[in-house]
Amino acid sequence: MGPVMPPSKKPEASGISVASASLSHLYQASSLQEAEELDLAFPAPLALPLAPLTDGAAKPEKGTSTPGMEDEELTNLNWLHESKNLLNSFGDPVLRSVSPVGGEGGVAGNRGDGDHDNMPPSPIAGGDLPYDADRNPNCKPPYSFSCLIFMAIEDAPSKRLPVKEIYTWILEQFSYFANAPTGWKNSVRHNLSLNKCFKKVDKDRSQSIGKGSLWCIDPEYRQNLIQALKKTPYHPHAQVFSTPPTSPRAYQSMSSPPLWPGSPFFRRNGGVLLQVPQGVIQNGARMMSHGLYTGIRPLPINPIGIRTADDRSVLSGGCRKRSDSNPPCDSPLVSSDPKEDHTYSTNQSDDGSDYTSDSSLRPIARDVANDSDFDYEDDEDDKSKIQLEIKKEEPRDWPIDTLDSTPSSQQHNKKRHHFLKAKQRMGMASDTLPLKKRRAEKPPESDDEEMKEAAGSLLHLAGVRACLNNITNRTAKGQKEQKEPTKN
DNA sequence: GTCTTCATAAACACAG
DNA sequence: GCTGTGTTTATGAAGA
Repeated sequence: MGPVMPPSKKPEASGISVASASLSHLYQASSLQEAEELDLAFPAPLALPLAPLTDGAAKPEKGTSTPGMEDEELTNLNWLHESKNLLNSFGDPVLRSVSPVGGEGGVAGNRGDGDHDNMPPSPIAGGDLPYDADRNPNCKPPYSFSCLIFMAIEDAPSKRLPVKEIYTWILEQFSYFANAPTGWKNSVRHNLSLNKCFKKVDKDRSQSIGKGSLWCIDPEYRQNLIQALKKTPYHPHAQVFSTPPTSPRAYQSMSSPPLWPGSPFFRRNGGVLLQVPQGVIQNGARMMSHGLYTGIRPLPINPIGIRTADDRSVLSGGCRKRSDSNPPCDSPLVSSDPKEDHTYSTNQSDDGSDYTSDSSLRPIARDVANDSDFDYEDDEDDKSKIQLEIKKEEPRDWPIDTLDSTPSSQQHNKKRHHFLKAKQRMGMASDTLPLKKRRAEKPPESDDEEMKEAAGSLLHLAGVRACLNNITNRTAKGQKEQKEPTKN
């Protein structure tokens, strides 16, 4: 991928060096041998205490955990950077053939509004050229903004960065943005604001950074985001998404289409994804989530197909209820202002998309999602009730002037009406608050479940290196087959 | 054709 | 007042 610059090339100016330092560490730990060792060491991180923050960042409050540099995170980041390196070798015909980029953009989900006129053309457009930032520095990186932001924040030792440093990190890693119009910064801010995966650090408790706040990954979405990300770029073994092989070696025998973030397979994989959530990635499937991404939170694996769009919207929009008695999990001093709740992005965990379901971003559909600030994920009964109500009831008091006249909009309005009613009965908060202020909260999953998820993630990670090898093998094989069409 | 996901633009408010 | 940051809305493209 882009100028994934070697550590030695990284500027050491200002805050940038901090992030770069950890990045270089990751680069240095990418040998196959180390990967092998990681395989053996995977279980360990589960029991490791969190590392202390390093750069003077505010310490976590008692009872909260910090997104420190745990081994698991290192492993995850390792994966991230491997992915980036892998992007540089996008000449792989196999990989290219499945690029979601298709004929345009080079970025997963890089569908624009036609205003791309002001953006440097991506050599990937048309799918003729691989993404190779070295040769084509103006290549648009095949990562969504949610992914970029996530990587930037994860790359920071303190796991929190001001917007400005997020810009810097992105610029450092992807020279494409150096020549791109400043609109991308707007997109970054847009993602930060709308993606559930990202949270502002409470200003009072953070160091003074001048304008703006520090941004971090919402711990509640983080696991899912990571999970989604590690399945993201070019992961060659899509089926592992739902059920990681019990043995890392198992990956080697698997063959499935490579996975891009945003690739059809990726999206189908009910999964996990970033902005998935923007949720986990903007009201994120929940990449980011439990959304990039309600992102990316690993939801019980349900066949996506049986879940309706509205269900997904609800799932993505809803999510969490937080109270004093039920504090946010190990959130690092993130702003907990109940007013801060938006659903843009985080559905991923649910449907595999990362920008949260926010279709909710759309005027009507979004309302539907936002209206459901309760947690369907953890309450199938409630979900069923609501669904039944949707079928039973007819809209009664919905102001006509708020209804769109299109059939689809009427459908949405109907559902919105029912959701509102249901929510009132359930004592839900009003949807009159701004999106981000309505961010719902959800009780943390049980330790058992989290451990299971972690274990699954680690197993999955264990196969990453093997997968990379497999890609290479498949590429060679594919090239060979091209020359020698199968006899069958 | 509809829905979803995502990028992008723009407007606005607010803080430094 | 300027600039950067954060929020929100709108729109469009592409894929499912």
